[in-house]
Amino acid sequence: MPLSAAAIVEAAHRLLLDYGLQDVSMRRLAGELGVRPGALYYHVPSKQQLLADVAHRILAPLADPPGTVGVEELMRRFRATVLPIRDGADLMLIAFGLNPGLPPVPALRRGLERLGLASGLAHERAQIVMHFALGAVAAEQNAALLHPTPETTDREAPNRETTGPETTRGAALYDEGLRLLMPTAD
Amino acid sequence: MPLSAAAIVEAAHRLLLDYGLQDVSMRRLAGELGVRPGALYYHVPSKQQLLADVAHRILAPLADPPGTVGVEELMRRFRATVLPIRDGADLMLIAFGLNPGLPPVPALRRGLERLGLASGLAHERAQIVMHFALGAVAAEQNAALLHPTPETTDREAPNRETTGPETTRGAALYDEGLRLLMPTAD
DNA sequence: ACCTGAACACCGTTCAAGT
DNA sequence: ACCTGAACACCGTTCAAGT
Repeated sequence: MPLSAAAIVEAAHRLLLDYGLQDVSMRRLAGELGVRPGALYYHVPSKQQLLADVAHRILAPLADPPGTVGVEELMRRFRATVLPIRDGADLMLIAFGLNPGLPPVPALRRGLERLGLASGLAHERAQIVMHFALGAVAAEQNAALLHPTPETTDREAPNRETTGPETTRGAALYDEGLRLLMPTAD
Repeated sequence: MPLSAAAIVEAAHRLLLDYGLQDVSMRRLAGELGVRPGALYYHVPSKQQLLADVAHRILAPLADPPGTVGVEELMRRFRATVLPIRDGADLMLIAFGLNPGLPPVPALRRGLERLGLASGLAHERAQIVMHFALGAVAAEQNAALLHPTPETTDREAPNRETTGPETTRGAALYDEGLRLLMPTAD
């Protein structure tokens, strides 16, 4: 069967999980799919749009969390989803630039309303929380990449079955940031 | 006189201000300096280190603010410094990965201690605030780049004397985030 | 409709050899 | 000491031409 946008997005997703963002190139993707680079552009408008689609696939599980999942837990899942992907936060920054309403934003907004914020305030707060989350994960990943700790040093090997750059230090910092941004004391 | 690391950093800085991060390439930089690309590597170990040095230059004015400058004002200056530079936040993310103690972090820590936080807590809070600031500016810039508003559409022209992607919306969101992260109600 | 071939205009980095 | 020349191993994107 011929190539399709969906097949390209899927291959890019696999490449991302196995080798990280810097190995997701249009030329390498074409090689993986047994096709010439130019062929991709018949199905996909640009690399940027392709990456945004991949981000959407990754974040889809965060779109409709059960009502029992609180806002903080939702954002912990966001971190846990993005952190194991090499340069995952950079990808998300690109994706949220293209589409600010990506998951988990709508669920985040609903959760904040459930906590008592009016619609407008919930919208504002959701963006603030999202900005913090993106910045925190990006900083955490860049730090891990540049001065790797023993536990984080698994280059060249695929990072699929790996714990990733998870650290208790990073998690605690993230949790404290979330706590400060939750609607309560103000 | 021969080339020097300082001259390269300065040329990279100028290129960044005039054309944005994606135009700061080792080859273009070499061209600007009238030299072959390989020559740069005699003075500078890598592009990444070079960019970190440029970031340091840009943030230097935020290192020692007068005691009258509060924490929120300091962070507003950080945003005002980074926002007009095309992909400035991406650059800062690279730089803070390489060196988490870059300005305005030390001043931020001191300011938070002045507001009553113990040293350890001030350190923690400074990182949280910094993560938010980096995420917020990065999101703001990526959004401006991808769906430009009329006021923001100044491609191809140098962005030196330009207002940049400043918006009242972005500023208000940023201020509110800072407010929530300031030590008071808890 | 879908893809190839080939080009356009680039990258970061290394390193023997020249001066 | 400082730089060139030349290579290595790549990029994203376009588009006439083929099937």
